[in-house]
Amino acid sequence: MRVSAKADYAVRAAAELAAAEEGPIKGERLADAQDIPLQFLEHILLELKHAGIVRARRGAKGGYWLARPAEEVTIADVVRAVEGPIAHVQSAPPESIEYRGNAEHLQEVWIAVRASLRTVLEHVTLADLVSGQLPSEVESLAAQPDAWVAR
Amino acid sequence: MRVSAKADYAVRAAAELAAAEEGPIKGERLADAQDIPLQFLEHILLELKHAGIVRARRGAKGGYWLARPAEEVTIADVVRAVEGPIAHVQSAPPESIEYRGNAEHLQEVWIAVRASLRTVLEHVTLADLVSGQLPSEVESLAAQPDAWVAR
DNA sequence: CGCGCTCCTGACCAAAAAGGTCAGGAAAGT
DNA sequence: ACTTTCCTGACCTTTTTGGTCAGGAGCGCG
Repeated sequence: MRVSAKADYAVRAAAELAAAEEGPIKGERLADAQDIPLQFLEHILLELKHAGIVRARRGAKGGYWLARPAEEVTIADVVRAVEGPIAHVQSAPPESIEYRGNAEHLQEVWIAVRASLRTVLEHVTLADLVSGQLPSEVESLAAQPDAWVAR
Repeated sequence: MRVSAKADYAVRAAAELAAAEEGPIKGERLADAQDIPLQFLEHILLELKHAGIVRARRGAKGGYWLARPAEEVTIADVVRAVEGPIAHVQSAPPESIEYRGNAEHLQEVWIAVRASLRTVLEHVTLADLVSGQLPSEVESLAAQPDAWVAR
């Protein structure tokens, strides 16, 4: 139930790419801007590339850019590219698990957990993230003061 | 962003305890009912005990029972007892992280993620789980057909 | 063409977490 | 006293996490 450094890095790098309007951006510039270890970041960018989220060119004038417009890339896309499926239980998707006895309805709970994560992660695009204009449902979740205190 | 076997086991065992109305239940019976390795389960039950969720007695007629009524124990309580805080980012609570540059609003997104997890996990009690009567918000999340397909 | 720049890739590594097992001790009941 | 059941710590293997290192491959420019 935690967000890995890798996923956090990936989203931050993607946000930088979404913000840059001109040409390819070098890995080093992304690493500097977001304070991410360069060599680790390049592995992450490679995964994003394989997932079709990012494109790249080598050589002088090379760098990375988004494969699609920032309005069409969600945070869920980025997270899935580096962490795999969201909200798996025991490394299996919740819809495939069979619960017995008094835990029978636990499946619905994990499904609801996944659905609620999706309502946030699949609705915030990189463009939203950069502009700070989050979707209203997400905004209202983050707006309640309660959400900002640890438990 | 995944649910560990330990957390899944913990909730299932807690559900069995919530369902049992008479006296202490032996670890072995819980393990059998939910198909959990006994020795692993006992470690989990110990953690639940230390968290004040479960109580136990040794010897013949011994076993485990809920420290509080099942209506007052949420799934979030159980998950936190064995997995620690929900939705930490890079092992730190999202409200403590400072984001720079174009990722500035990422903090709000992670806060929203945590809030959305809480609306599910903190509102479903063990009594709800056993009876299958989930809170309406959770029910409606799990009801959409979309929630049941993998991505 | 050649050279430098930058991405690309695989190998490697240490530390932590996940998912258990084993052996023994301590309390409760009979 | 003896059995039962929880309690506890030590240990174990495999996977994941969070990186680093070394070299190769493609791109652009003079």
